[in-house]
Amino acid sequence: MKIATFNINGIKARQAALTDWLSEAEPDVVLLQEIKSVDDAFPREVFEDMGYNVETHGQKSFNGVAILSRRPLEDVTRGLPGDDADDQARWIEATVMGDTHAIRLCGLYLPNGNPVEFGADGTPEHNGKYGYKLDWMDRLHARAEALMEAEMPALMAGDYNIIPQAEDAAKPEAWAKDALFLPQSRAAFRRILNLGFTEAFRARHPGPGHYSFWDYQAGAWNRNNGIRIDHVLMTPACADLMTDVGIDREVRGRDKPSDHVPVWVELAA
DNA sequence: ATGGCAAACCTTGTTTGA
Repeated sequence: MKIATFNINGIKARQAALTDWLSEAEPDVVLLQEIKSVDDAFPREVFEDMGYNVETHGQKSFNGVAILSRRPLEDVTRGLPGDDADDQARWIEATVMGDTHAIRLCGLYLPNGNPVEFGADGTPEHNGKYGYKLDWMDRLHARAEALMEAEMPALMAGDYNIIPQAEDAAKPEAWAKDALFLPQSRAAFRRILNLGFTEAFRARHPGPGHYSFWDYQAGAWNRNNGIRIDHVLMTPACADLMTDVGIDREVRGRDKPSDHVPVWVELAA
């Protein structure tokens, strides 16, 4: 079973690019981020005609996540637990029924967190958008802990807006004071990994030069000035099923591309 | 910090992203 994550940066603008990629990559499941659409405006028929079940959790203009799956989805839930006042659409879960295993899928669009305010001592303030990011990651940790304790193999995939290590950026120095690369952001990510998750891509592909995002600005793609911020985290029971993992980087060079590219895992499930 | 680009809004500029 091939499961991918793809921040498409607007479903209306990316419909053709997405259907093209679906036809050639043939994923069984795709976790989408930044659909930038309300549920009613999502072109679900386009994907249903391609054989996918569609579950969305959208909002107007920004954010929004969705799941496309050729296999049945069960027990769909929307929203990351832990803050009833949070109305940003950044989290969706479902169970996908494979041939041999049921897998709990979590699709996430982790807050960017910029701009960051710094105190007199040079440390980031826990307020505003950066405070929201750190608080959101605390809630993610809590959900991750529960997934780890459950019996069902599970994965959490999406746009984490985290550059885990310097080798995950072409120019790490440019990100030193950015919410994506601050030590506090990376520590919060490691704290989740340290529950026992396997980060799929790094389990197979060490070393620099692997990216999942290239800014539209300043010729970032042509200069290969990228960062790796889209990740698949698997519980041990899920990691045991992984047979392959990859990044479809060539998608970034096409017409009207998203600024992110798909990251996928193949599971023996 | 800004923002060379892009998307959504319901526009002719503003907001947001990373």
